[in-house]
Formats: sequence, C-alpha cells, structure tokens
Amino acid sequence: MQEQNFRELYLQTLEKMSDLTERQKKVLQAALELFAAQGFEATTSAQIAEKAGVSVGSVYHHFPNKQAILIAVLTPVFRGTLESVADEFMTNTFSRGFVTLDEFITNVVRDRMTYIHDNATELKLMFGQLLTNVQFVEQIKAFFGKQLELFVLPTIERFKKEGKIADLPNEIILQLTLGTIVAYFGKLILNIESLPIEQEINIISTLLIKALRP
Amino acid sequence: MQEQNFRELYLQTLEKMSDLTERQKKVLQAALELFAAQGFEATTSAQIAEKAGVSVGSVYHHFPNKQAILIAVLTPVFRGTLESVADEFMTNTFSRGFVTLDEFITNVVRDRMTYIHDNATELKLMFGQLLTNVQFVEQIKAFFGKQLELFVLPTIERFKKEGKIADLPNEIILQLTLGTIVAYFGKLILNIESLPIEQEINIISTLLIKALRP
Amino acid sequence: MQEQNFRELYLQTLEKMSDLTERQKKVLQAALELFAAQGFEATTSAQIAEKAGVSVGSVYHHFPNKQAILIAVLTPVFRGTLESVADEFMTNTFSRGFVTLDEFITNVVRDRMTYIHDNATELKLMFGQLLTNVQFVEQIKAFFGKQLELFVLPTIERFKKEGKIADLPNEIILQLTLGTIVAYFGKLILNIESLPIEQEINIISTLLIKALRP
Amino acid sequence: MQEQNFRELYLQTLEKMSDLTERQKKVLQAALELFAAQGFEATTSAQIAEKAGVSVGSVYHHFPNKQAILIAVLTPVFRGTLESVADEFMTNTFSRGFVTLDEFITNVVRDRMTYIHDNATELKLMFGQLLTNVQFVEQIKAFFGKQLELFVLPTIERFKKEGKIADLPNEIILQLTLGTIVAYFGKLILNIESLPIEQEINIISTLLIKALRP
DNA sequence: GATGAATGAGATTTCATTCAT
DNA sequence: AATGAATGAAATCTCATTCAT
Repeated sequence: MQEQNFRELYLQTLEKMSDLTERQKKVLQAALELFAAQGFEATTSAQIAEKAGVSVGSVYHHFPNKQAILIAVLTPVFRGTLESVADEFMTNTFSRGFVTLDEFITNVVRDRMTYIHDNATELKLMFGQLLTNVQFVEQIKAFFGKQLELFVLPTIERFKKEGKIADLPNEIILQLTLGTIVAYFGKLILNIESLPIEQEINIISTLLIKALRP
Repeated sequence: MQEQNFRELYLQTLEKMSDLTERQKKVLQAALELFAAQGFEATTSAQIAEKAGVSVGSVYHHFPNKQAILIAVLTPVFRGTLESVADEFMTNTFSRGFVTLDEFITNVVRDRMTYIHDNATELKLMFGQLLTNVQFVEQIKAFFGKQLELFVLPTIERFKKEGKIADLPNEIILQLTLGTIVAYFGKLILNIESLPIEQEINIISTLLIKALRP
Repeated sequence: MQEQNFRELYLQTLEKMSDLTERQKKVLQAALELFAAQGFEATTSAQIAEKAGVSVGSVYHHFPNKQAILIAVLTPVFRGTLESVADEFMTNTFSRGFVTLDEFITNVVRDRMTYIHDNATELKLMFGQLLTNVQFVEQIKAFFGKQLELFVLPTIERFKKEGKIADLPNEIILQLTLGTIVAYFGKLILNIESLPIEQEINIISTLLIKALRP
Repeated sequence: MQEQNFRELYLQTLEKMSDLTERQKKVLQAALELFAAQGFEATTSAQIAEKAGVSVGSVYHHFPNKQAILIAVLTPVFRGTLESVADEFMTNTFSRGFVTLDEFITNVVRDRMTYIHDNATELKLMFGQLLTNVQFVEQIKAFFGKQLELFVLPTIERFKKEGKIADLPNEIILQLTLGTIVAYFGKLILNIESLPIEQEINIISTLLIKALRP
C-alpha cells in the first residue's frame, strides 16, 4: 500500500462519493464483501469485477487503482461507525436528557450492539485495516478521539459530578464498556452462538451498570 | 491460500518445530514481524529473506512454501495463547485452590494481560488471521473451546455453585471478562496510553469482580 | 502501428482534409502539440480529447483511429515542409531569375530557416516519425526526391554550368547546405540561444556561399 | 515516463552498469535495437525478452522497470557519444599539437563521421530521446556543454588568435561543422546512398576548411 | 453529432517457487 | 546447505476503440 498517497487519494475519492452511479455502487458492494472476507491484498480486481458483474476495465474506469476502491469502501464504514456515534448519541441518547445511569448505559449498549449486528461485514474490513494500515489507524484515532472528547467524555464527567458513576479513570470506563460491547463482534466473527440480541443487550447493560455504579 | 492443505501442512510443520536451527529461527522471527506489521499477503518471500539476513533460496530450503512459514509462525502463537491457559491456569491459579472470586479474577486478569503485553506482535498476527483465514478460525475455536471446557468453565461452575458469582450465562461472563481484557490489546494496537500495567490489572480486576459478584 | 494500412489511410484522410470543421481543427492542433512533445505512442486519445476540449467519442467520430489522426496531422506538415519548397522556390527564388549564387543561397537559407523557426513543433513531430516510421520515411524520400529532381538539382546544375559553384557532387552540396540549416532546428530543440534570426541567416548564407564558390 | 525519477533511476542504474552479466548484456543489446527501430514506447517487455532469448520475468529480475532498461541502454550511448569526444579529441587530435586548420578539421570530421558510421543504431535511439525526453535533453546539454567548454572551444579560440580561422561566432562555427557532420547521420537514417566514407570525409573536410578559412 | 461509460486485449509488473551452481 | 538468478503464472493497470444514450 503506497501509504504516502493515502490522504490525497482519500480526499480525491471523497469528492466523487457524493454521486455514485449504480455501477459504482455495485463495485463498492462487491469490494466490501470480498475485502471483508479475504482481506484487501488477497482480493483481486478480477474478483471484484466478476462479483459486481462488470468488466475489469470498468472497475478501473471509475477508480484509479485498487487502493482507491479500498478508500471508497472504507469511507462510509468509517463514517457510519464513528460519525453515527455523534448523530445517534445526540439524537437518541444525550438529547433525551437521561437522568439515570441505567438509561444511559442501556442506550449506549443497544445503540452500538445493534450497529455491530447490522454492519458486521463493514466492521470486519475496518478491523482488518486497523491491524495493518498505519494511515488508517491515524485517521480512526483522530476521528474517534474527537467524538469522545465532544460527546462521550463530557457525559461521563457529568455522571461523575452527580455521583452517579464510580470514580474511575475514563480510560478504564471505556475499556470495560467498549471491550464488552466489541466482544460481541468477536462472537459474530468466531460464529459463536449468542442469546437473542435483545436479551444480550439487557444482560450486558445490567452487568456494566453494576460494575460502574459508585 | 490453499485452504485444503492447511491441516496437512500444519501437521508436517509441527514435526519439524521441535528442533529449529538458528537459521530457521531467524526466518520465523522475521516472518512474524512482517506478517504482523503488513499482513501475510502483503509480505513477500524476499522481504522475509532480507529481514532474516538469509537468501530466498535458504528460506525455501527450510520451508516448502510461504504458507508453511505462516503456520510455523502461528503455531507457537497459537500454543502460547491457548495452551498456556491450561498450563498457567493449572499451575498458577487452579492448582492453588483459590477460595475467593477476587483471587481467581485477579489472577486471570494478570495472567492474560501480561501475556498480551509481552506478545503484542504475535497477537496482532493472530487477530489478522482470525479475520480472513477460515481454517484458522476453526482451529482456534476447537482448541479454545476445549480449553474452556476443561479448565475455565468448570471453575466458573464451581463458583456458581458456591454462590460466589452471579448467576449469569457463561457466555456473558466470558464476554465481559475477555472483552475487557482484550480491549487492552486494542489500546496497544491503537497506541493509546495506558496506566502502568500493574495499576491496570488492579483496577480492571476490581471492576470485573464488582460486576460478577452475586 | 499497422503499417500495411498507412497508404490507404493516408488517401482516405486526404480526401477529408479539404474541409475541416472547427472541432476537427481543434483536435488536430491538440494532437500535433502532444505528438510533438511526447511522441505518438506516448500520447493517449484521452489526452488529445482533453486538450482539444472535446469528448473522446467526438475524436473518434471524426477520425477512424489514432493513426488517422497522426496522418491527418502529418499531412500538412509534410506538405508545408516539402511542397512549399516548390511553391516558394518558384515564386520567390527561381522565378525571379537569380543571377548570382549569393542571392540564391541567401534566399534558400532565409526561406528554410524562417520555415523552421515558424514550424518547430510540426518539424519535431516529423523528425520523430522519420526515426521510427518506415512508411513515413518512404513517403518523405519519394516526395523529397521528386522536389529535388524538379526544382533544386536543375538549378544547382545550372550554376555548375555557369561556373558559379564549385564542382562538387550534388549530395555533398545538399549535405552541407541542408545540414547547416537543419542544425538551426537542433538549436531550437535543445533550447540553445541563437543570434537574432536575421543575423543568423546572413552569417550562415555568407559561410555557405564561401564554401560553395568555385 | 515518470520524469521525476529519471535522475534517481539513472544513478541507481549506473552503479550496476560496471559489472554486467552476460544475460544483462543480451537484454540491453536487444533493447537497444528495438528502441532504436521502433521507439521506446512502442517496444514491449515481451519483445525485449524474446529478442534477448530470456523470459520476461528475467528482464525484470535485473531491471526494476522498462525505464531503467532505457537508462541502462542510453548511458553507454551517451558516454560513447560525448565522453569519447574528450578522449578521442585529446588523444587523436589535440594532443598531436596540430598546427594547421586543415589537419584539425579533417581529424574532427573523420573522428565524428566514423563514430556515426559505427554507431548509427545507438545514435538513432539518442535522437529519438532528444525529441521527447526533457530530462535527457538536460543531461545531454549539460554534458555536451562541458565537453565543448573544456576541449573544443579553447582550440577554436586558439585558431582565432593565430588568425587561422575566420572571426565568426563560435555557435556559427559549430552549427556549420556539426550540422554538416550530423547530416551524414541523416543520410544513413534515410537510407540515402553516400560516397565511400573516406571520400566523404575528404570532401566534407575540404568544404568546411574552405568555409572557415579567414 | 456529441458524450463519456464500458470493454477487452494487451502491457507492465510482481512474486512464489524452482534450480543450477 | 546456501545462494540468488531464472521463470511462469497471475495480478494490476492502460488504453484504443465501441456503443448506448
């Protein structure tokens, strides 16, 4: 991966992402599934073209190279995973003016676990990239850090002040909460049977609340 | 990846793993680092040879193909990750006949977090394979499942009977515990600052104990 | 380059060259500049279309293929370079009934150096083709040979008979004269500073006259 | 042609040029002939490999890309064309302490025309590159300029001081001399019959001497 | 006529693997 | 055993040309 071009390609790609043709969407969908299943390097242009039902030349007519396809695929995942934190937190969780820790935790758990459940393929690709793509790690960290600063940490601080949550370092609270939630993704990947998602959400929420209560 | 040969190659490789020459160790170390950093597919034989300070021909003299190198690298990781559960659990934890949940949890957390801390590179490679290597997933599941059946679950059951732990489904207990522990690996990967490991172990243990107490 | 079609394409192209649309002229101008700067092979249809400000499809609407564009571009160059010899020689030089070698040489030098000066791009393309395009070489030779036979050599012979020029083989006279003139093109290509063209013409003419005098 | 890398590739290539294997020489010889006959862009790796009697992979084992082959081919041409000016001028011409303009001109003409006669293929490639390769033009100019400054111009100046040569601008003297000599190359390219080379040298020398005498 | 998306043939390049030394 | 040159199969990418709109 030519890492030096990542940012440049990213910006170029973003421009074109607003109005994708039907064909481009098919290519991206095919690429997403293949990248997630086999990894980026192990996926060939020919496989993408075939799965998308177009010619290889057509793939390259719309995207300058394979890396651009990766970026075009990652961008919505990236946004969906992280920007939605802001949107959904604000609209679903924070904006409702939660008073109890219970409601807060339950909502966060429901929100994120549902997201994981609905977007397992996208997340698989994202995790794969986190392991080997240094540039991507930086982008994720920058974006994720900002979201935390803006939305999550202030809420946790508020709970601390109100004495509704144990006085733990924020990083530990996040490690416990997110770790437990992300472990749900691990179960999906490993194809381990789970309880029905609604039940999972309830039990996990209860556990986390118990752990975090002062 | 020629998946049909995985098991066969694995067995062949195991045989030779007992007495590795100096040269072979250098190759495996180089391969480990490159696979972890770039992924298996993105790593070329030439890179491995160069990093190991040997010729390409030499690499192929000791290993029949690139996949065999992967297996040879993965095997100790695999064992180190999972077999050690047995060893260490039995020698350090279980065999001592713990009576309190506190001691049990604290020991598990210390054991696994220390392992993660000391073997981040190996684990990175393992996670990468978990995402794309179906055969590997099966092996991991089989092995991990057996270890759980043999050592971990009986202990948890014992605690349940003794009323020392909340009456939760085992999978939830594991999700909470392992998720929180594995999140420590996430921090390492993302290069996020942590507390000193001793402190992390203490706080995390305390939190998990609090969550799991009846 | 499909050489077998060159002549056929050439004849087809000639027919259409008399009445070029505005669009076709833009395409040919763009192609001329790109072919001269980068060479024929290194220039893509897309580049021509873009530089001409038209679509790729439009280029192919007017010309059957890339080679036809080359021919359409070369033809006027070809004619401009060689047919003009006839025109200009007859109207400017020969028809005036020169009596002195001085006037003859000075006029030839002025005529050709001015042409080179005004058509450097076209000539660059022509020289490029002379190096690699066998068909083109044949055409140039045939055409050039005819012009020489008809206009230039008779004049030289006349001068010889009149004792106004040294008794040298014609090919040597041409080598000296044309070589020195074409070297002016070399200076342009290499971006080497020259004297003002009027001065160049005078000095070069003087030198050639001195060399060719009996 | 990725022009930004030309210099870098050039330097890398030079290092390896000192000890070429038999196989590399065959590849370079094949490439030289094909590039000269068809041009760089029109020559495929497969053609080079076939003509050299090796596999395509083998070509790329020794040269990182097609451009590196071009550079490796051009370098000796470049050197042969220009460095030899220094060597041969010094050993054959200048060092003999010529006293007459006649001997000087005759030697230069013989030296360069013989070189052209013996290296027409190499020169064809070089001229082709001069037309389209900006980087190469710069290298040629720099090198050629230096050779002129060091060897040729001082000699011309000496002749001027001694009153053995007409008082003309140096650039004009070069244009006349080199133009006439290079025109010999033109004849070869156009496949125009010449006199026997010894005779050509004599007549051309005589003409140039006549033109340059005070 | 005009457009530019689509394509397929082919070019460049990569790389795991083999093999002569 | 060790080396690294050699190879062929396959991957990425390019581009002249076609064609539906």
